[in-house]
Amino acid sequence: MDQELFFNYLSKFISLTANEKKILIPFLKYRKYLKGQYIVQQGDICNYNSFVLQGCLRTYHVDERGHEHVVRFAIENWWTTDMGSFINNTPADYNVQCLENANVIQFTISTLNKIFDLIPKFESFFRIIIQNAFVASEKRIVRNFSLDARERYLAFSELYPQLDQRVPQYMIASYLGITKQYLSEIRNLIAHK
Amino acid sequence: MDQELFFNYLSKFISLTANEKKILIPFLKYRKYLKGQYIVQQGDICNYNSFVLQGCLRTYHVDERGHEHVVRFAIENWWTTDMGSFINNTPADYNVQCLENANVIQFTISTLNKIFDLIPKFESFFRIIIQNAFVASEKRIVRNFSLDARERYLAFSELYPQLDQRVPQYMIASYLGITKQYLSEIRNLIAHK
DNA sequence: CGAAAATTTGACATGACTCAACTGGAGTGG
DNA sequence: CCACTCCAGTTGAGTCATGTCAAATTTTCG
Repeated sequence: MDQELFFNYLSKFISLTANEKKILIPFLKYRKYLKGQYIVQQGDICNYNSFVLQGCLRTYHVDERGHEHVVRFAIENWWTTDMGSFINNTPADYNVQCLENANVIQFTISTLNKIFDLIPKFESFFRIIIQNAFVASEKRIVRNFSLDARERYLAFSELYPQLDQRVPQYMIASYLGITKQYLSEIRNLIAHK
Repeated sequence: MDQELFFNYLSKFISLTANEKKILIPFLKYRKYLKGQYIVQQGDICNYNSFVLQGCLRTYHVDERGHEHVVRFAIENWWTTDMGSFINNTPADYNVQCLENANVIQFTISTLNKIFDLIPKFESFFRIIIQNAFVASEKRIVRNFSLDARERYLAFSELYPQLDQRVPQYMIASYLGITKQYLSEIRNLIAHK
């Protein structure tokens, strides 16, 4: 079931042979988390890159002032990890927390490297999704500079309508780089425009 | 000479055999640009991913209000392109402009795909540098939210001391997401602190 | 039902922007 | 070598978007 979900997702990027699938299967480690649990906490080493089968997660950083900054959300068919920590085996900059009960497939860096070795196509696939993530991240930087708070919120709702529903408002405010109070004001303004 | 520079750079990430180098060489296309010239302009297709041998470039987006937003700089040993346009063959979101006379090696997407096929290690290398770029980009998003303008400027000067010298101040202001006037005020404040 | 979490509301504060004018090179051409 | 222009940087007055703080209200959920 879950396995099918994963292979179905993969097939949108690369076509694996029956044999390649057979190779891949033993590497897939399934894991469940409860709402509120952390996959990794800031300061720890992030040992997993997680593919989300089911659930909703956020990745956030707490700065010296104690303010939270949501960097990213992840839902079904997204990957999430603290990439820097995961690759370099360094302390994580981010917390990755489940906002709902979650169901994921997890890869360690050594697993992933083994897979890359055995199935070069899989490394292609990874390169491509990271390219996409990078492009999206730079677009977000530009949006943060070129749009005001109201426009950013509207762009967000349009870009991720699913998230707008599933995620507490104060986390969306944090993702947009504004306070929860101001987002509340903005939503009020939009509703009664 | 230039070739040595490039292989020397590559060797920091992957070790190529003599044969692999021989395969790679015919794919390397050298090109010079003059100060002020564009490698790609917003709206055009970006055909090249460019490795900078010599020079300084900026990547920026012009929004509907006509405001410029610098997304990235590139100097020696950096890669630069409009990644989205380059991969997907879609109109570029960004202008890539030379701030000095520049000397680059350029790869088209089909060249790159051929190289990936012939030398899988090269695709690994690419995956890794894009991972790094992605990590850096998300860190920048957090900095933009957690630091005020003065702190962002100080962080920038520390992170890229070379750039602080080589790039006009108003482009740094744009990179930091503030006006040139306000950066001027900040610098004045720092100097006479 | 009751407590904790999320959201809203309002008064006030401020970081950063806008607009406009001015200064000071760095060419350029006569 | 002077006059002119262009571009980058500076300065200052007034304004605005968004933040802070504090309290009230609503929602969620054990």
